[in-house]
Amino acid sequence: MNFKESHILILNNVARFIDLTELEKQKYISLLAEVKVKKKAYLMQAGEIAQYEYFIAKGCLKVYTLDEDGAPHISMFAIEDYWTGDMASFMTKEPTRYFIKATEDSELLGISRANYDLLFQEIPKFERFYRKLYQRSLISYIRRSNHGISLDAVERYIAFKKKYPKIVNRITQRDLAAYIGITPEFMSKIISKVNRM
Amino acid sequence: MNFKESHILILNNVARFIDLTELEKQKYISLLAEVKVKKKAYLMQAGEIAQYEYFIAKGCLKVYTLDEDGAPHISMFAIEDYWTGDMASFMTKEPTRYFIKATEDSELLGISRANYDLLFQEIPKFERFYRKLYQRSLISYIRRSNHGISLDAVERYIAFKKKYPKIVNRITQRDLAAYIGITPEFMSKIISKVNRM
DNA sequence: TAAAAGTCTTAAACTAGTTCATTTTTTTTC
DNA sequence: GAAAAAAAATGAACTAGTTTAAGACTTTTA
Repeated sequence: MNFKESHILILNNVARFIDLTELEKQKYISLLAEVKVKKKAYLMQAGEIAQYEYFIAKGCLKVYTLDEDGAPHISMFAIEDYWTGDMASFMTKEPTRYFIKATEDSELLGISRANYDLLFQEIPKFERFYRKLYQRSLISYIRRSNHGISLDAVERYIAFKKKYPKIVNRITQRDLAAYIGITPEFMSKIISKVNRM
Repeated sequence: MNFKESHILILNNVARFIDLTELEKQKYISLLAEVKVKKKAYLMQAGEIAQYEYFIAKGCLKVYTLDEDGAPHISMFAIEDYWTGDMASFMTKEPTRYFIKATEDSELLGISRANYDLLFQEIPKFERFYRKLYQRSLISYIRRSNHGISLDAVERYIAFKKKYPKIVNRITQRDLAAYIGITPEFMSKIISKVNRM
């Protein structure tokens, strides 16, 4: 059977952890929804209940919350081969506090809550896939939150550029500031300072 | 069969997500090691490779790293019914950067890396258990790191007291400062300020 | 139970990052 | 491709939290 581009990408992603038969592959693909979002459009907005978890086949999105003063705090930039969504809302069916907005035209594959539950019944191997996926996320999450600690803003900026060279050029300085945890004004100062070095 | 206190606790913890037969329970327990740590003793030190993941049956421990200046940053306080360890080191077999130190005499159950792998072979249900455990950790991790954002130190202190009333009284003000992310001196100021309110 | 070690408090001088206001540059839209 | 909107740069005044230092209090240890 011929899979389309985005399906090949997600199957490769899954193949990192589990092997699927041709039939299982087709079954899995049949449980996914194709979603397109134009630049500046929202995939999710605060107050909604997260209906899907997404795999990004193409594009770039930012995941963020707004604090009491209305200032954005970006928790991740999601690009090709990443998973995104709000797992808390997806699992508990409570309203999300996140916005997910495309910063480029993007193509995603989404799994609904119903199909997610079905997946484990139909292909129990996926328990293992998600066990490993969540374990990895947890590790990188813990690493990230621990790494940033005791670094000043300049060091965090340099670390980000080093760790995500592919992302730096695809996002605005403003959004990077909202991710690093400083004001856009201070980000501007940092950049001109670092470039002068 | 009669299980001892700590075994009952861990079986209850597991029962939140999966049902085990009597035989499976015994098999599971047989894969666990009993570990006792006296107050001030280390369960883990930076440089070592994490040999176990631990369940806490009794006591209190702090998990922390030291930054370049030798200042401690506490990432969690672990008490009864919590899991702890360094999952990154446990999985990758790279040396840990963490210290885990008992702040009270403590009793733990540990699973070794070999037995962890064996567990999934012997009782595949545990894929589901860990999938759900990691999912939950991920959710609370994400929530925590997102919640703290844009709160000042006083607000973070108040939030901690509210969220972990059982822990506050069991730890020093110094350790709380190392968790909240401020100096002990500033913590002292905050507390006298909050108490005056 | 005395000494040692660690914790807490207080205060003055300091600094990384914020806030606010204005101008310039870049990107988007029609 | 001109007008509007958003992003970036720059600078001065400000503030939350740090640093350093020293004395008082508490807990641990022998």
